[in-house]
Amino acid sequence: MEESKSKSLNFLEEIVQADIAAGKYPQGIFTRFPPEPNGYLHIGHAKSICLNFGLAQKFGGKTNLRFDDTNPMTEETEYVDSIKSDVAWLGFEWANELYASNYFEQIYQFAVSLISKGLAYVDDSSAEEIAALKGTPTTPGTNSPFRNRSVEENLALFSAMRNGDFADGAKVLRAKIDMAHPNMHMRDPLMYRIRHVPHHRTGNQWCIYPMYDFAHGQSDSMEGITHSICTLEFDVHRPLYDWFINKLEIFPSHQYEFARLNLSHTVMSKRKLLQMVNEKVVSGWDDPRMPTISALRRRGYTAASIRNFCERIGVAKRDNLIDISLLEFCIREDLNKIADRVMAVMDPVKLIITNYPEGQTEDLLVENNPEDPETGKRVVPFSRELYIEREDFMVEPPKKFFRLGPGLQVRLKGAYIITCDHFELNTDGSVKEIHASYIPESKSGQDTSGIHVKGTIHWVSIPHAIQAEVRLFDRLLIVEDASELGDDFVKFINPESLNIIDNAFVEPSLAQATIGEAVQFIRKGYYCLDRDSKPDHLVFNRTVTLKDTWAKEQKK
RNA sequence: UGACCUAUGGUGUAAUGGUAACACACCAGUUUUUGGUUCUGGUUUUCUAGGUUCGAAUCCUGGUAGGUCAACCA
Repeated sequence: MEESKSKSLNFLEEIVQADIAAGKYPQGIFTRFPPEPNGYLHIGHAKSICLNFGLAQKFGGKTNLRFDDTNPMTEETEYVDSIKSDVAWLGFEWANELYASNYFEQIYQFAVSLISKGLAYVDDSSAEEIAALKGTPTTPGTNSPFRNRSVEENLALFSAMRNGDFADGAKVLRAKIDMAHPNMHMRDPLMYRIRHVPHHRTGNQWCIYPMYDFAHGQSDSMEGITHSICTLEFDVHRPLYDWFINKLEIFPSHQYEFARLNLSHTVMSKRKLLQMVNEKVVSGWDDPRMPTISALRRRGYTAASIRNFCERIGVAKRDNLIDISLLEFCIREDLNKIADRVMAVMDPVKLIITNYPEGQTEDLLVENNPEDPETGKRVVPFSRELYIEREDFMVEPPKKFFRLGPGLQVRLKGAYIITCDHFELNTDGSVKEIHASYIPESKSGQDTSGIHVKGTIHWVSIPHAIQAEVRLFDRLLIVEDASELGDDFVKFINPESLNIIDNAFVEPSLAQATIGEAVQFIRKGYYCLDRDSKPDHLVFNRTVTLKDTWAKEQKK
């Protein structure tokens, strides 16, 4: 009969589908991801990447990676490299690696062509004069005194600009459109400026550089981009985008705009991210608290979880503020399926199994992942002296506390049921050690004791445990929406966003952990080995906690 | 005192003139050798005023609210 109902399309997919149905692009559609190489990619870029590549994948097209490198003042090869590795890590393959700077000669010729048609002119006005004559959104602008230069003079001047005859700022090339246009971008926009600055790819070959508006659409057109997708703030540029393409009579790429991603409890603007790096509020662009792709990767986020997140947030044209809990959900969902379970104690307190023989060690077999029995089991050593989590013992446990306390029973995960017999305190009143007895017939997997306990806690064997550093990360900001915050947003950084624990103990199997590989510390969260780790000093990053309904219960 | 964009539960996104749905979050229960997971159920929605229509979240008009635009940035 009918094929199963497909998921509804977002507005961009609908546009593409309609274009294809209309037979507009028999060669297939083409999209592009066009970052300026002046910073690191963040989760907002991931949305754009997933969109551009996803659209092409879905409709049998291709996607270019194009660096929008028209401003040599801010761009560096370092950023080019990080951007390429981030896009590749996210799992996308670009059809071509391209640079707007590849097209400088062609774009120059486009400019010459517009001058020849009387549609562009060289203006000697200063930046201030141009701004003053531009008017405001509510008052029309005024024509520049240089607006009516002859084609010949403009051609000669523009050529001289290219030759380096003029100083920076002495002249610009402008499109001749309409200084009274209600859209500010149509009031004789700048096409070229003089910049005696070496470019990271073209070196000193050029001293004039095209502006965004005279490079982006032209690059799209030259590449045969059918759907040029950008964020909402470029909406007002679209008439200009179309005007240039139309006057140049080149391939008609079309621009479409979507609302960029805003995430709660973090900042996304390049300026603010850079500020945090410069002020050393964070350790760098890949500090695991940052929303950059490289930071998320280091923190333990998987590419699949980020792709899934981008899929779930949807695409539309209204401003949004996505709750970061959705991102957290996506990484938990993924890691729950693939992360092996291991045991680690963050805040150790000693537990002595008084009826377990001194010096005896037992190799227990514990499942790696109950979600995936295929992952098998591993050996976990058990002995008389263990560490358990300090918070898993209470001298005076309240009702519904399914853990350890005087006289209470719990199961040690993968081992035995124990009964707490007594405990000793330090002089400061804190618990020094806990004494318990184990029930030999209750061994995990072959339990004949008939005892049923409500709680299971994790543990590590003291003689076998490895001491480790654990970095607990939490949300960057204590406020949901950072959009209203100014430069003082650093005052709202969550003091708990980084909490370093240097006295954690992990089970010995973790000696084999590899950097970035995800594990679940049972009952605690998902973690991965940080690149700062050394064989004699393991460092783990907390990617995300497990959901903790007990913590919620306690807050009541 | 301009042009343009947008308006659906707490947060996002669907519904393409015909029963307002899905996910996250939240709440309750289920399952569980992780207070994790699973499964089930629940709370909460069309900015406003008119109009067109048998019928409007959807189309039209006005209003209101939010956003974008006045870099030799992208």
